[in-house]
Amino acid sequence: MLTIYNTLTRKKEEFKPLHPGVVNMYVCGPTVYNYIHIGNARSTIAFDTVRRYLEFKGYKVNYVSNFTDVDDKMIKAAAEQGITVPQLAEKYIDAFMEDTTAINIEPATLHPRATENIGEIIKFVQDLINRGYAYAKDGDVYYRTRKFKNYGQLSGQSLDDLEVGASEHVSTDEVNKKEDPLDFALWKAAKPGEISWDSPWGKGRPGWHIECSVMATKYLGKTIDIHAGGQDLEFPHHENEIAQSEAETGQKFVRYWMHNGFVTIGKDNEKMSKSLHNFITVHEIIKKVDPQVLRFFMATTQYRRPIQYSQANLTDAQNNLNHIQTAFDNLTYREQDADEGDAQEVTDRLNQFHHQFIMAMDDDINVQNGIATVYELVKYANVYVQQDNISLGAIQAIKKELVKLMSIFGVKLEASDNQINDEKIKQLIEERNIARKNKDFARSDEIRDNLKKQGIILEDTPQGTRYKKK
RNA sequence: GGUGGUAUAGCCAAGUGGUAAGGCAGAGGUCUGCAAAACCUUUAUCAUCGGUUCAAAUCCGAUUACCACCUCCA
Repeated sequence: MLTIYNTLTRKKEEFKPLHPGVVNMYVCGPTVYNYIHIGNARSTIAFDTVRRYLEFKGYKVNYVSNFTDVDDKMIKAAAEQGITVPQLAEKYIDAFMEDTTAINIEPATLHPRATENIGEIIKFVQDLINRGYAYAKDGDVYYRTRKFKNYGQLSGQSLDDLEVGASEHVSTDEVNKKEDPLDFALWKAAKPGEISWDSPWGKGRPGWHIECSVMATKYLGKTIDIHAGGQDLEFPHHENEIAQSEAETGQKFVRYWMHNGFVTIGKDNEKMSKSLHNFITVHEIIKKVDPQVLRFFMATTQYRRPIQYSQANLTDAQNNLNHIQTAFDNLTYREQDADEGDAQEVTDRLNQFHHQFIMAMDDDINVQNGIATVYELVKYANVYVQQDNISLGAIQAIKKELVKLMSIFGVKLEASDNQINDEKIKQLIEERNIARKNKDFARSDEIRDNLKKQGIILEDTPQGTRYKKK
């Protein structure tokens, strides 16, 4: 039984989608004014993992993730770069797709953009005005927060407590327009020269929160199963989405709210964020770090926990991944001399690992226990593979299971490319084997050292000398 | 000020009442001509104080430290 921690109730709950067998899931995507940083990647990886696990469990997942392609930051960045807002969006959406492909994120079922849904947004806002939940003022439209009686349910705050904090931050310009400091913008009037769309309230553009309400309900329905994003979106973004959506539809908006923990950096473990200027972009880091390692590193920490980004932790991940890959290669290497023997004992054991893995992951996607199961499987495989007589069916079954489990963490496990086509090198390996038979170890070690300098590592096994590329 | 989270070995980390999974790093060993890979062995008074209980890392209370949200942020 899969349980998911629901931010709304602050409890783990049994996960049951509204429609059996189908999960409708919306994940808040980035504002595309820059390359995504590792914190953005974490969110993407966390919920890609959730999605993969749901699919592993047999659900069909409709996975919608938006691009915010118009807002204040977009306008500012476009102006700075001397390009239009749509050009800026195009540039960083392309970069997003490139970077997320590198870390093996499954493409969303749908990647809608705010600017593709302006008509629906205007209609949605107009509906809210008609119902008394919103009001227009000088070309802006604001949501009347106090009208929505459950406001604060997600963040666990009362309106009055929120107001104390809000009053310190809201600009006086806005306060003057709003009936209440906690009211938020649904539609913003355009300043001269800014990108804008015609609306009943004049030229303008959508506020930030409204696009997600509109797109989630448009593409997934009035009530969706999972809505996810970073913890920093809990308030006000998701709180406002609930207010907008439920005021509009009169129905429960989201059944399970999921929020991922932050990536922290530095000795103080500070949140990595654009506003703190302590971020590392995925674009940069994957030039230095194997994207699979980055993926594995982030996918093996449970989504709600913070991740400390450090070289030491990345190195750990690298070592662990190498260990798994080596086990896979060890299995592959023995395929050539395996026989048709009985695989029943092995497949029984694999079933146990499989079950253990599911038990772990069913507990709110507990990837740490999930990966611990993989390590047990790896050890089992390494022991098995050192036996004299082994079954080809068993080896293939183990490999299949390893590939399957690792795919949930977004790691593509495949045979290392260790083909050596250089005849000279093949001759050297042969020469070394003859030298070893003649106990000419000086010569054999010399050959091994020289090949190592060329990136070819030789290992002697009971089945003969094997080689691999560094 | 309000709200939420976290504190377990050098590091990462599991564990929601019955005397501490797993991984990395380190040390020792098996195998090997030597290596490599693999395997085996080995490393903890669970932030502090008090309470409940036959029994607590686990429940309750207090304290401390750190992080985050309340303004754009995944």
